[in-house]
Amino acid sequence: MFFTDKRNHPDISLKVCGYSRMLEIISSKWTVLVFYALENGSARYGEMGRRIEGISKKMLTQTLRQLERDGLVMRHLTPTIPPRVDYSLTPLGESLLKPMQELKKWTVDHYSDVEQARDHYDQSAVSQDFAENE
Amino acid sequence: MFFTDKRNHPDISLKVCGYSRMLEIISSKWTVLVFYALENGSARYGEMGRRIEGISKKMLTQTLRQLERDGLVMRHLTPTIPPRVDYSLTPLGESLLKPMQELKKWTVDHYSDVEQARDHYDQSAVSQDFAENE
DNA sequence: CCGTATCCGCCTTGATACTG
DNA sequence: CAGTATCAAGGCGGATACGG
Repeated sequence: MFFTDKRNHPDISLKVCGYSRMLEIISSKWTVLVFYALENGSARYGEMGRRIEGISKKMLTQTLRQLERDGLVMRHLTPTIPPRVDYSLTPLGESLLKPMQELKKWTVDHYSDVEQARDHYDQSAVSQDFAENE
Repeated sequence: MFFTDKRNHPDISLKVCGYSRMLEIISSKWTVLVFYALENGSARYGEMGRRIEGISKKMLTQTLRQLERDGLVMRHLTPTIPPRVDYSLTPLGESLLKPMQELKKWTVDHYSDVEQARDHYDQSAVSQDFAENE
């Protein structure tokens, strides 16, 4: 931690910053994939599990519960045997769609720039390492 | 993992989904706070450390390096003694500002809804627990 | 079919100390 | 001032097994 002196006035805080609150909601890698799976309509539990590469039941359930708790996703149970469960976005969840898609658009437009920057950065790093070992 | 049968066609993947790539860039809690600290202009290393509540030097450096590697932030070193280092957004970083702020706006507008949904969800949970223990 | 419970390894993070 | 090095602790996520 930084506490170089007592007259310390942090004005940027995890608890208040809008960006942080945003991440608090869509933070995890699985959250956005589940969100993505639901953006064109409702889907069943097993269906999502099969569509999302690499997800476990544990993580799928946990992610859905969190989204449900935050009011972004709703769960609809049909109590047949075996049971059938469908998930869909709530109106609140749908209202998040537009800003999320704007950000996705940025990624589509600029991801290659990011990759290029990474290549360049890593390139400089290895040439530096090389220079050190002479 | 889900692999209920072999004819399994996951079409949503961490590596390709735009949302995931987005998170890959702004994933961590510190990333967005550093980004926030820079959105109104450049800032010095120590200054950011003091402004961002709870961040350690290690995390600040690590976050800045990652943002630099991704081409969103640039580092300017003035080699005096002691040295002075300023960080600022690159044009690429600035282009991310608009979509990020849209999402922040959603959070400002709807965070209370999310909190309310959480309260309601937790409320139902405890009444269920109560019912079970009768 | 739709989950929960448990265990366990790894990776991230934070604390601390040191350096040019 | 602006970092780097090291180490320990804890949480997250994966694997696995079981239940309604």
